[in-house]
Amino acid sequence: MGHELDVRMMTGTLVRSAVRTKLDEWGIEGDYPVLLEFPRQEGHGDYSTNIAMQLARQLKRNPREVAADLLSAIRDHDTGGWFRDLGVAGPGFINLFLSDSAWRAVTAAVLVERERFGSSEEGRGRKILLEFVSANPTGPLHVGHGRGAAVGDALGRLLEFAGYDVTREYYVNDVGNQMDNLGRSLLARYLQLCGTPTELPENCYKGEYMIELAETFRAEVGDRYAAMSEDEALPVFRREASGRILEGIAADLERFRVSFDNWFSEGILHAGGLVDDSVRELRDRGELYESEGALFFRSSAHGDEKDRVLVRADGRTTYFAADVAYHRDKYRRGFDVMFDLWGADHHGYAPRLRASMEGLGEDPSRLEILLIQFVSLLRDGEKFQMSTRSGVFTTLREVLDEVGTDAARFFYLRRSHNTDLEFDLTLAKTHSSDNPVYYIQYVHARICSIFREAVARGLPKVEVTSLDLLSHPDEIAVMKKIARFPDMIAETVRQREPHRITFYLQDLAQTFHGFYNQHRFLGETPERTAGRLALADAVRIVVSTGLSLIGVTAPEQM
RNA sequence: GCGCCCUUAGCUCAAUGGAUAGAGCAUCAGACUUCGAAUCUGAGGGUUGGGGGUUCGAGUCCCUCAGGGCGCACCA
Repeated sequence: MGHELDVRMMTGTLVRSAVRTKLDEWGIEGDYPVLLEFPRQEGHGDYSTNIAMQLARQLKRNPREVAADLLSAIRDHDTGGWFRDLGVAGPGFINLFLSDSAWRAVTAAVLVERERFGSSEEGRGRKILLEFVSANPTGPLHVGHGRGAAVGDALGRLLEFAGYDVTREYYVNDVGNQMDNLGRSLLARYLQLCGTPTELPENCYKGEYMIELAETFRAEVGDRYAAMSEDEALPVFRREASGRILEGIAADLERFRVSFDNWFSEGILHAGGLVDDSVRELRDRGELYESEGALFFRSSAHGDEKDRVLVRADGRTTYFAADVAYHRDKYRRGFDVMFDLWGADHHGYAPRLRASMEGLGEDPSRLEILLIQFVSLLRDGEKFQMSTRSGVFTTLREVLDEVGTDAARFFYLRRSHNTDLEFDLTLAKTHSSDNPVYYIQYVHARICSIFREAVARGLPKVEVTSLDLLSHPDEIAVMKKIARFPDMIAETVRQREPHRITFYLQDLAQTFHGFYNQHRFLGETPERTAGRLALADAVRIVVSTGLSLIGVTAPEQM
């Protein structure tokens, strides 16, 4: 995938071979990883490496001397003029300055690879199951679920970009007490609408959406269930409630540009005997014992703080038992890595699930649990909380109505999923420079606008070779930002932190807007105009690719 | 009480164990006869919550204290 033009890899390869030569010369066996850093300060090079300081200890030599030796070896290896300058600095850093032609080569790679620039075969087609959202079908998605959806979907896009084979799955908890409560809640609302005085049941879902659901349902079927006994009516109401709510969830997700390959039903897990199977398997493996009439799993033997009930004293299996069966099934389906994205309030649940996989003889490290921390909403500088219990919460749909899908997705990804997120609704719906999503999209629209004008002026199409004419420091600065894209992607995948893309894009956008205000693309000499148009095209491609990875559109005009 | 996450500029947040801790917002001062001003340029703003430790080097790793959030079911 064009890695011959990955600037960091090129640089690393050169430095590594030079270091290897010196190590052989010094009679040092073994591998020393040469890590390339991005110095914060420009004066410290485009890249730098601390390898001399790492080796100094073993060599019992002054790190600066070691660095000087390595530096001359690098210079000898660089027959192609990749480096503009090399230097030893500070306690023994080797600072590497790349020549302009190196940066032009990366930019040319963008124009050749187009939307594949930055992608890789790192995943080698390994199969990944990405389970996210998985909100219970008892109510509409709220802002917290939106974060899980945004992070999960972006992660999926990223992993695919990095060469993994990703399956997206939504686990539907469509059985259990909550379904009874839900069915009873709908039935109560329905009866109220039919004029039958009915009290809301205990643990009822009190949200406004239940009333709307009851109205819709009654409009379709009339009052005919009003006369039925609860036992007769309940299965219908249970099914109708969860089914319709799930449809609403799916509709919200589609609008949010999030799609799933599988909707995995917990009910089918039970019906198919998979829950019983996994309980049996754990029993056969000697992982279970009986106490007080219930069947316990020895999860404390696998790192959990205490043992967990799988089968209750009354014979019913627990939610945990179903989850064990579900994850056992994930392993059986042949995935190399399984991701679970959970709300942070479930963090205490992770040890027991890992324990159960270990108890089944599976490798728990293949299960990666990403915890999505809480979202709080900010409007006009004031924080307001939501509460699921009371039924008063802000739904994802309301947020989408207010700020739109692009801004919502972007704002969800402005923070590491590992920390709390403050979602500023006022800022998200601001259509101005204050809003970073428009700031970035504006880069794309602006470049498209330049090309519309270029076409109007009858200018020739962009040629990769035009880049050879660029050498202005500001032009090179833009190229350097572009060149960071593949590194950023690799790091983002490695850390499973899609929010890094938003930071990168803001940085790139800032560099471009600055350049735009300082220089002209059109109306320069034909050669310079051609070169700058090529550069603009490369920026446009990278911005478009970056936005697509977080599921945000790249508009041609705004 | 135990466990997980967090604490960096007035606010929201960056910083793969590296060199002088950076952006945006807000504040102040400037830039459109030109390819889109949804833009740009500049200024001020910090004991990285406190204290120890590891390291050639700590915002980053370890310990500890303080503060905030979230969990500790035969619920899902």
